[in-house]
Amino acid sequence: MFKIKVVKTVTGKREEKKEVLRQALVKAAGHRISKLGLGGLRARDIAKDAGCALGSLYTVFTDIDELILHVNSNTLSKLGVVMEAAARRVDSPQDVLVALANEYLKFATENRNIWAALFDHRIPEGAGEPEWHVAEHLVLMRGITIPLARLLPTLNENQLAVQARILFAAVHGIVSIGLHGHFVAVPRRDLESQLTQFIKRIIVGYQSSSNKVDNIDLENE
Amino acid sequence: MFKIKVVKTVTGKREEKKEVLRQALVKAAGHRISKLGLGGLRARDIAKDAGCALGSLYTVFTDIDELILHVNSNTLSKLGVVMEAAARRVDSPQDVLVALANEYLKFATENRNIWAALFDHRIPEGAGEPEWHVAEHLVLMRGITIPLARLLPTLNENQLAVQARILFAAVHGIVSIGLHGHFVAVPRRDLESQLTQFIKRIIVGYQSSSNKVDNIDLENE
DNA sequence: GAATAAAAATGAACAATGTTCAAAATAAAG
DNA sequence: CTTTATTTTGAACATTGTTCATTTTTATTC
Repeated sequence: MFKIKVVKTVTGKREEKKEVLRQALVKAAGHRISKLGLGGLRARDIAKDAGCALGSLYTVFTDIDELILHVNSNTLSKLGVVMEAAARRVDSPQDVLVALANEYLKFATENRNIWAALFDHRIPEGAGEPEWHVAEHLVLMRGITIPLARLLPTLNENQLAVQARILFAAVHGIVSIGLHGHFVAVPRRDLESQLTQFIKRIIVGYQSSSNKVDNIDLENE
Repeated sequence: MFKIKVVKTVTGKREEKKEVLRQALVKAAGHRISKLGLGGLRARDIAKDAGCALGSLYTVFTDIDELILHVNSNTLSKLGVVMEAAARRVDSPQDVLVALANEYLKFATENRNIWAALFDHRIPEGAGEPEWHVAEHLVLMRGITIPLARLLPTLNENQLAVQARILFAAVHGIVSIGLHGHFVAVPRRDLESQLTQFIKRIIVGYQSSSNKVDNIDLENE
């Protein structure tokens, strides 16, 4: 049993403080978004909430967008946890898909603004979001792929990945438009049962022999 | 004494000019959004493109959001036209639904920014969008309801309306996430066939006797 | 047609907000 | 404790939506 001496600086006060500040800023931004939505976010407010000067924000993040990115990263992490927990509560692949969809609806309903920020946030101009953050969105796929593989045993990995994205996108669309008021919304109390019914229909479609998955080559995407 | 102004303005030059300016502003804003997206819209640019002073914009619209609203109104109108045309090109309700979905994908692909503005635009604070504009979104439903009624003959009008919204939302989600880069996207050339397959599966689900539409009371929404 | 009144167009000024930077404060090293 | 390096600070800057006093245009009256 040896101790590795990682101690170069005895205190390491600088990095420690910076990390504390980073967390405080992400937390403050998260609270603001939760309360007021992405549109209600102000650099000055975040700094005040986090107890630092306006300029300090820019010593930790290059701009507000990067800060929002980290808030979204946290949200995806939380979402991943509840989705995986939901998947574990049932057994059959059918039930898992239904449970995942309803858990997604539940999370979106109970965390409206912070969830909406995941999809409302737009990177300003040229370069898109960093690779690591794009990859984080895959937590939304992971839970879906496993039950899907059991329902569609003839698909290879790439084909499964595509089907998972399509199914997630459909569910996301229903939840998104269901909660947003673009249309006369589906009554909130019906949304859950409609979503369940929708998933069941898709599953029936998967199992229909007259409607097998096309054998399109998806290898080289 | 009071004079009643029984004026019949012979020329009506004022309203005419105002209408011309209104059109010019909407057109200019539309072009900017098409090229640069909602985020690239600047009041000063719009005014310059429309050939008026910055302040004139605010004599026609109360703010930029109202102008965007009118751009979106135009977009919905165009979308409605192509969707109805697409529906008329085929016969069976199955084919109509497939055609509508693919037409929607096509429109979104070919008019990315102006289409995205329909859903990206957020009204700033309290009061939501005006009633007349919310109602315009129903053009997206109209084409769907007719074939759906033939596939689901037991549903009443309200239930059909709900199913149409659910189906549209699912398609919209697939198109939206398919075109956006949140995830490693489904390859664009596969999106159309995936969408077609998806619609066919849903239709199979509709027709499955083991999965009838729940008899939830949807009357009082 | 000229004079007058009403309305609209104008663009400078204002306010809000993201970002930068020279100066002050703080931490690390000697 | 002194010196040096780094960080924090908040005033200043740049951009952008919106307003408003002034100017210009349009309509009405004689």
